[in-house]
Amino acid sequence: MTARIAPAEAGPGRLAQTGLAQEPVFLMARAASMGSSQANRGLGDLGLKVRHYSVLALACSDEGPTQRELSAFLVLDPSQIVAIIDELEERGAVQRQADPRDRRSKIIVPTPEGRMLYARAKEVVDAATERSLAALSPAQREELTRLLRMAAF
Amino acid sequence: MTARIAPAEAGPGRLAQTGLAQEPVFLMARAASMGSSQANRGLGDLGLKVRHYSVLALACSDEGPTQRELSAFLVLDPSQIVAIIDELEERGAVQRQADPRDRRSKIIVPTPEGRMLYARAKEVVDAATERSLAALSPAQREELTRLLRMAAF
DNA sequence: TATTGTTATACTCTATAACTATA
DNA sequence: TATAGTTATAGAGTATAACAATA
Repeated sequence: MTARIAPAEAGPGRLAQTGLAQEPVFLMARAASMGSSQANRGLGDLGLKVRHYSVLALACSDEGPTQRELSAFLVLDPSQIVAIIDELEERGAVQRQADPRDRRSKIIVPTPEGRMLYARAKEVVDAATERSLAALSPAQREELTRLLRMAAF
Repeated sequence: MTARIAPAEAGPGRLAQTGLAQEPVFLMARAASMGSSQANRGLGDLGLKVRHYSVLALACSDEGPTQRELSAFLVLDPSQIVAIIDELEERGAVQRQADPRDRRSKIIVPTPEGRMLYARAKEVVDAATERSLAALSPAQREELTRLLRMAAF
């Protein structure tokens, strides 16, 4: 038998009580989507997007990541990494450096300008995160971060 | 002064100890990306993607969502909803129904076939979620879900 | 005048294959 | 023979504007 359809009884969060709204896949997608559009809005003023920010942040970590490593870590195609680094390099924020132990690969390092840009970008991203997670207490944010780390690696 | 660059000391999770890897925006993006590609892999066998699954799930909730509501809730453009529903409708999984209270909008309802498809798809998604969150205990998964709900709405 | 669904279109993002230089 | 980076290109996803029907 076919259940009678409740004819759209208006109300803000009607669909938020649905089964889908309890599923981690959906919740992560939605939270990620909202979070990165928040961050992108802020980063736009610096002429950056989250992807550029991510590469810049990893360059500034002084781990000397290769493009291949950036590709794997950010789950972006190697050819996309090329484009992102081209833009950051033209802008004078990072440089491609020869890897002494494998001349095929290139290590991405920040310029002094890149470090300054990163510092400003990080503030913007932190502020966006603040807005995204406004409903959570500091302890809850830490717990969320901890659990996400377990899920993401 | 310029810090000396650690010349890529290999090792699996080098970049996972970086500052970026502690930021919620990044972690959510990465977890969401991995989660939905897991789900998409499984749903492919049913000829579905997460977006179709999501619409189908909401249709099966018997909340009688309008396309506009689906658009807002799934953070997808109204024109994308049109395409998704076209496909689900051609496939006989959902139908567009007139909204008695506003003849501009259309309520999306599942067919019996749509409900069966959803049942199978849900199993697939649950299995994918299981794999994605394998590192978390049941209690941790519940806590993650709870915190994500707070962040996502 | 504003809104829902629709269409068409452009834009961005992502994925694939082929090439080079190294290993 | 395999891998890192690069390039070109095609495919998927997203955003924008305009239109008809209805509010």
